[in-house]
Amino acid sequence: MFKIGDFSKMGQVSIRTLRHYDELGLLKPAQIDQFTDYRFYTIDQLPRLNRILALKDLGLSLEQIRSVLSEDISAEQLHGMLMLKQAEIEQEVEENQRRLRRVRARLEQIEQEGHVSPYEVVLKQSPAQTVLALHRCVPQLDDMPHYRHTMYEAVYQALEHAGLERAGPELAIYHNGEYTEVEIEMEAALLIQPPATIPASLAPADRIYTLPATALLATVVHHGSLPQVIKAISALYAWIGTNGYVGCGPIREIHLFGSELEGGRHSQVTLEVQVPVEKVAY
Amino acid sequence: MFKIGDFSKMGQVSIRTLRHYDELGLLKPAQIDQFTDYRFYTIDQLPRLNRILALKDLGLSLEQIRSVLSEDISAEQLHGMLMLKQAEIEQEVEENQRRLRRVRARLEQIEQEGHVSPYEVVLKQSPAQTVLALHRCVPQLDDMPHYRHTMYEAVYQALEHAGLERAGPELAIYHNGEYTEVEIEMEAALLIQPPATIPASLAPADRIYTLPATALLATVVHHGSLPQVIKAISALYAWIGTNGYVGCGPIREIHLFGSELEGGRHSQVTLEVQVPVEKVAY
DNA sequence: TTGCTCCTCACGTCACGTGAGGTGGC
DNA sequence: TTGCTCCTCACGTCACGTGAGGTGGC
Repeated sequence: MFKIGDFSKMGQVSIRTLRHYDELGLLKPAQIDQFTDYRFYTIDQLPRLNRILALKDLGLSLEQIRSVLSEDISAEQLHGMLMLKQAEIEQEVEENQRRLRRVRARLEQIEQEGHVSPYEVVLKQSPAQTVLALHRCVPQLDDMPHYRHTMYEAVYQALEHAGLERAGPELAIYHNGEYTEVEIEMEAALLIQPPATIPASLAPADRIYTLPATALLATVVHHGSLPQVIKAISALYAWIGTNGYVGCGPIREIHLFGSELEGGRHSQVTLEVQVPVEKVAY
Repeated sequence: MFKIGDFSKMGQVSIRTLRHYDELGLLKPAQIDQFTDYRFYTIDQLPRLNRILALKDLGLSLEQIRSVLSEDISAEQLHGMLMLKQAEIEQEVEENQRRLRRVRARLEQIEQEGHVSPYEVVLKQSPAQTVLALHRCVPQLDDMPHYRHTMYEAVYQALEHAGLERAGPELAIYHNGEYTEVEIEMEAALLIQPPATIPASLAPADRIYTLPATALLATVVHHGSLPQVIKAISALYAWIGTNGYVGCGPIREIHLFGSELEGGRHSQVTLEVQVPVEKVAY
């Protein structure tokens, strides 16, 4: 018979742990003094303690261990539990490796630029969304402000004209695969409720279509001037590269700030840049 | 200005999370209605929310994130924190991979034997320990009970004779590298207080020496009859093999049950089998 | 009037660690 | 009498999830 202190040393656990296991009914002392409430253990309780510790070491919870020890569990059932645990741990390892990758990408960014990037990339999903869009090719970067303004004016007019119901913010979609300053293929668009029938009264450059649902969307929020959005985009692409993804669709630019038709030249905008991505095979 | 529900959708977090961040001072609403206590957020708070989520994604605690966001932290300091995080995650990955190995070893054991092993292997360290030991070569397995009895008698006599102070249980040490049923090289020993000087009155087969401290000791507790201890030993070696270790020293058998000189032939014993091990290079 | 959204407590999570405050045996 | 070991509460951990109970605006 051992007092709790001696038994705790034999089992390499704390006294509190033994009390805790007593409380849970996992390992009751062989005897309890009825006057002092002292707990007494016997050496042949050591195997049970070791069982508990070993199962805990495999990652089982004390509740699960209790059911394993209660003997109403068969070898197959334990096998099943361990298979599940195995899968869980494998997942955790993978998650940790992804996390490690993100941490390293961050470190690299700090080392290379010497300061902390003001942009945070967030992975999202998005459902399929229907848009009313106006496509134009912008000849040069300088033409952009004027083009954009007239494009959004036109798209709002088309919305009213066709009697469509708006369902979300303005967005812009860029179709050039790479960064360019000439012949920028872009759409000015509005999220709309999917119409029952496509109205006939659309101008030739307008179209209604559905952006596909995307499982993986790398996004970044830009808050500042509109021309500066290029910084957000490059930060986004840097992140995509160093984190083992590749872009696989056109860039979308969601206007979180309201409308591009309001506000002057120096106004601050808040918008979200989105790029559909997929994991690169490695 | 957005109500908490809308803002939570934009940020892909729960309402409770936003309230929690408010409570911690991580992300205070831009405005709070003084009558209804409604929280109101602005879009330009979205980047800050995303920062928080991104840093959390790297594994930082909310407390750490607060200090990062409080701006009194430099790029180097953040770099340092992330280096630390990186090391932590690497460790966690390794720990998980070891755990995975143990789980798989368990699964294998169940698959091969169809039942759950009654033995649990526990890794320990042990400090250096001084023993008074009597070495003999046991000719055959059948001679074992008789030999052991006389050996422990002799070792207790030597203890008294030399006036040494006992410091722990009986133990047996086996020096054959492999399992054998003939010419078993064994010692019967007692843990003793290290004597200031080695007494001259020792019989030639007796010796006092110090078992070295071991950083890694694979141990298993056997509770049952003495001859059955072989099952514990084989379970121990099976574990050692499937978990990527190798034995690197003699087997020790610690008598947790008291003395081998007490108790009859059918008595139950509780003893701990110990083997020093090291990780196998892989 | 009925839903909807928001609010403030406050408990629960998991396996103990860590005091606080008190008691028996050498 | 002083240490030592033991005892029983009970709070704290971390980032929220989940009711309970109640209130304003359409």
